[in-house]
Amino acid sequence: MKKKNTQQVEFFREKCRSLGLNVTPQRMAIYKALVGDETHPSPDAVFRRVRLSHPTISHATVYKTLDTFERHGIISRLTPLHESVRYDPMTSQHHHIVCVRCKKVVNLSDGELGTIQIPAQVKREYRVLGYSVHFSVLCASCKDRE
Amino acid sequence: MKKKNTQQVEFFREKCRSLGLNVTPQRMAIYKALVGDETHPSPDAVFRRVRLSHPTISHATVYKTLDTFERHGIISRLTPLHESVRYDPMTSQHHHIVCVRCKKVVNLSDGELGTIQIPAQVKREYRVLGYSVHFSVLCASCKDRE
DNA sequence: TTACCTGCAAAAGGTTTGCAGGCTA
DNA sequence: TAGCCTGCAAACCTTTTGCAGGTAA
Repeated sequence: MKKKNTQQVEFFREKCRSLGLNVTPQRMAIYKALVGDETHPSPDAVFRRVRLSHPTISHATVYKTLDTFERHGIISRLTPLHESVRYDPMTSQHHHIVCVRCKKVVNLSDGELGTIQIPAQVKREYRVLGYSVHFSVLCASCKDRE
Repeated sequence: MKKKNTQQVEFFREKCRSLGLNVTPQRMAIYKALVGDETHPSPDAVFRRVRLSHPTISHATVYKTLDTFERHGIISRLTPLHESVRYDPMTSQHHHIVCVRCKKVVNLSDGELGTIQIPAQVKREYRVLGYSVHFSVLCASCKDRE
């Protein structure tokens, strides 16, 4: 346990070094909080957790740090289309092609993708209402602009 | 074209009738705006579009109506976890099991699901960076509470 | 020492709510 | 007519921004 913790710390230091990021106590605390959290936390959840060991941390630092981590690939975002809620008039099962840069979304009909085998363990543990595949892409125009 | 429009109107009237929803000019306008929109619009985008033909409509009505439509299954939401941004410390490709009721999210490792064949047309048109499958479920405790 | 990072406070969106008046069925 | 729906305005909540001071390298 102790050893695992040390490994995490070293991993993070090395990662920051290679990315040119300063290692600050706040960043370290936020990183540790994330690694130990299976709940896919919101920024505020991270804030509340980090504050236990680091009472003077601010929301702004948490937001900025999470953003920095994400831009450098240290963590990922569960909610890539967060700018606002978005709706789809299609209610039957289908899939989405999302441009990570301009956030355009295109539907892909269910039939165009083979059937996905839902793992038995998932079926056993949950009532599965449906699934959809989300492709992260660069669209034609964003690809050109890179 | 004219005929298709009439069909939409009738379909919507019937849908509302069967759900016990009043058919109002605002709801009709919002429904029409959605059906004609492939861009997966935000509430504000719907608002701006509807306002062209219905200048006195309010944001509140648009928000309430979209929510009503979604709760009755007339449209679907692209962003089920919109309450706030959420992060995941895992950056390698994996999938998500999301409880539609309590919004808990559990990871499913990539290997536990067979390989998905990315349609050739998608590969041709986009630079595909990755994909993830999103299972909409009721978790054990939410299932019991239904 | 220098550039980067933090924390505060204020501002900026996006979304929700309460309520009075209006409309559908 | 009764209950549902709309529009306004204010409140709310999450997230971003600017800036002055502090810290890592």
